[in-house]
Parts: sequence; C-alpha cells; structure tokens
Amino acid sequence: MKTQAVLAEPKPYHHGDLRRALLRAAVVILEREGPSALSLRAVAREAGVSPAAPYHHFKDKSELLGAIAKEGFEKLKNVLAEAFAVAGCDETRSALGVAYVEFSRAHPALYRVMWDSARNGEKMPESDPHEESAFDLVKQTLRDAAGGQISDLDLELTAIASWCAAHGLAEISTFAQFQPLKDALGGERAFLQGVLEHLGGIRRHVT
Amino acid sequence: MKTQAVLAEPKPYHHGDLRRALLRAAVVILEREGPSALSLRAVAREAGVSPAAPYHHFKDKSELLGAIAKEGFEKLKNVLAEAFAVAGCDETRSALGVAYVEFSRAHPALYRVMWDSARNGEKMPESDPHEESAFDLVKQTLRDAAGGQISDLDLELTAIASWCAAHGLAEISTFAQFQPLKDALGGERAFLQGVLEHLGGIRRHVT
DNA sequence: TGTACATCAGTGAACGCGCGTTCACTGATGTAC
DNA sequence: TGTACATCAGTGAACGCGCGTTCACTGATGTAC
Repeated sequence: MKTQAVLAEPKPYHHGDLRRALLRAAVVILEREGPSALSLRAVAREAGVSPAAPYHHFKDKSELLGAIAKEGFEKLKNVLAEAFAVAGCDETRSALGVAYVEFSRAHPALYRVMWDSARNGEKMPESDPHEESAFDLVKQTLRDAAGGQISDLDLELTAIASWCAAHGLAEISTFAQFQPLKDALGGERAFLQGVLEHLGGIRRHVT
Repeated sequence: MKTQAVLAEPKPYHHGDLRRALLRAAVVILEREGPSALSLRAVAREAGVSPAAPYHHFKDKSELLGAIAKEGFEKLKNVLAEAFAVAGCDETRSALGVAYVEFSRAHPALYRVMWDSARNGEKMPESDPHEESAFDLVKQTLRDAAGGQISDLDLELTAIASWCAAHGLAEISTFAQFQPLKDALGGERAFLQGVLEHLGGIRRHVT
C-alpha cells in the first residue's frame, strides 16, 4: 500500500471495492426502477463498469441476488433492533410489527428481492449461527411479554405467527383500497397498529 | 351454427375457444415450470397456436396476466366458500385460514401471479360489486363469531388482520426450516392451525 | 338453396431488444530477488 | 532501490437466446340477397 496518487482517484483501472459498489448500485436500481429492472448488466452499468466485471466478484446472477438479499435482511434486523431498543416494554411487539412493515414500505423492491431469495434459496436468511437473528429478537420480546411463563413450543409458534402477520401486513397494506380506512384512523401508522391489535380475532368481553 | 362435421374436430383452423384454452395453458405452465416461465410465447406454444394468436384475445401480456389472476382469485373464493360451508361454527375462522394456505400451497405459482397482479393493478381482485367477495365471506364469519356484537371498524380491522395472517402464513410456511416443528406437531395442517391459534400473541391466564 | 362478400381468428416470418455469460485481452498491483 | 514476473481485476466484443410485438397474409365462418 504505497502512499501515492491514490487520493485523487480520477478513474482508476482497478476499482478498489467493486463488490460493495455493485451491491450499492443494485439497491439504487431497485429503489429507482423496481425489481424487474435488476439485471446483472444494469448493475454493472450503474456501477460504471463493463458487463463482465461482476463475474470477478459473483459466480453468477443468483449469487448477486443472494448477496443483495442478505444485506437487506441485515438492514431489517438493525431496524428491528432499534425499534426494540426504543420501545417501552408494553408495546414492544406492536412496535416491532410497525417497524417491520415500515421497512418494507421504505424499500419495497429490496423487500421483494429479499423475499424471493428466501423462497428460492435453501439457506434461510435468519439461520446464521453464532449471531442473534431478528427472529431471536422477536422471541425474546415475546418471552419478556410473557414474563418467562411460556413453553418453548408456544414461544416458537407465537414468533412465527408474529412474523406471518408482519409479512402479510407488509404486503397487504400497500393496497389502495385501504386508503379510506387509513384516513379514518388518522394515518398509516394507526392503521398498522389497528390491524396488529386485531390479530387475535374477535374477543367478546369474557375470559 | 350448422350441424356438420363439428364433432370430429381433427385440427380446425379456428380454435373455437382459444381464450379459455390460453388461460388453461397458462395454468399448466405455471404448475409445471413456475412463474418465470410464463411468457406469452410459451402460453401460445402450450396451446398449440402461433405466437401472434393470443393478440386476438388479449391486448398484451399484462392483460393475459390479469385474466389469469382473476381466475385464480375466483378459484380461491370457491375454495374458501367450500371450507366455510363445511366447517362447524366454532372453528370457521381457523378453517378458512387453513383452506387459504392450502390453496396457496397447492398452486404456488398461480398464487404468486395473483399476488403480483394484485400489487401492480389498480383494481383489486376483491372489489367486484354486486357479488359476494372472499373478503365478505371472512367478514361474515367474523361477525357470526362475535354474535353480531362488533363494530364495523373492529370487523374491518379484524378481517384485514385475518387476511394478513393467512397470506403471511401462506408464504412463510413453505420455508424448509419449519420442517422439524411440523413433524413435532404431527403434520402440516397441525402446524398451520398452531400458528393461527397463536396470532393473538401471548395471553397470560388473566382477563 | 346458392352465391358474393365482409368479418373474424388464425399463420408465420420478421423486428429490435436486453439479457446472462464467455472469451481473449490488458492494464495495474504487488512480490521475489 | 530496480527490475522481472505472476497474479489480479478490469475491458469490450461477441455468442446465442427468448422475449413482446407487428405485419401482411389466409383460411374459415356467417350473413345478405
């Protein structure tokens, strides 16, 4: 690593960190043009590099997609962790749900790619060992809410149910037909909370 | 309509009902090769017709996709209506949820196309006037479960929440990582019911 | 009942396009001596 | 410190492909008289 004309960087032949640049370019394309525009060539173009260059960093297109998805899941995990840290004890579960949905609304195309990857791939995004996953975070939240009084089975099922609800809401809440209801409730967030609170179904006022 | 050599039908120049044949071909392709294989040309090929023929029945590809999705939603509605008719009063909600998920698992590629269409299109599949939609069915189920003692707002939110949960479960339940849990619970259906029952979150044994 | 003719629903060839991927190459980097 | 050279990370042209769509066409159908 020589201290030479490295600082100027007019247009070096070697990029330096093309892998990261490609991932960033991919996200730019997703946010600007949506998932259907996400080709390997488009990513290379966006990164200002020849169509063959990505092959030095990714085996093929699907490996690129997998890497994009992985980064997305990490972002999502951070968002949830933040919501977890901020929320008061009582409303943690709802706060996580809202944060999840808001993430999906902020990055709809990325969210789509993440989900496609999760569906196709064998390896699940959440299954990194030695690291606390977003799913663990949800479980911990639920365990706390129960005061520890919950079986592992119930905990697992409840966590899955929470994830279902969040994902379903993320996808459904984009539908235009709900706009009147959102307006009546006073905005998007109130709508999300309202739906999340009604997950349990009808509760008559009995035990 | 002449009573002539119409019954033999060796290979008539005019198809007779190409529109329907194309929709059927599309479903065949979806079930056999998945959503990514669903091109206009492939549909024409499957129907045994030239690539240009579909244009006499659909303005363009997106119109074909829309028609496929619409048919899919009708099938889904029928499935739900049947589950509704069969189920006992108490477990109707869970039965609808299970039926929904099982439909999505039986026709995963079609379900994907339906959902893509619902996301992109402005018109929602459920919004046919003058006809009872699947969403209405859910609402009725929930209203019955509440014995009529439920506000319109609560009913709407609960119905949306149910839909969220069903869709989320439809997508998540395909993940391989849940197989051990499914085995432990005694099968797919038990897993689905288990998750659906835990939607409400943690309930300590108090009112 | 027969015939002329408009209309309908197909054909098949062609268009331009962007894609994923490969290839021989070349410029830059870094290491051995 | 200089030089030879292997390795790395790019280039850009080319490949074959399937796609959506258009076009002039043609065979079948059905209607008017």
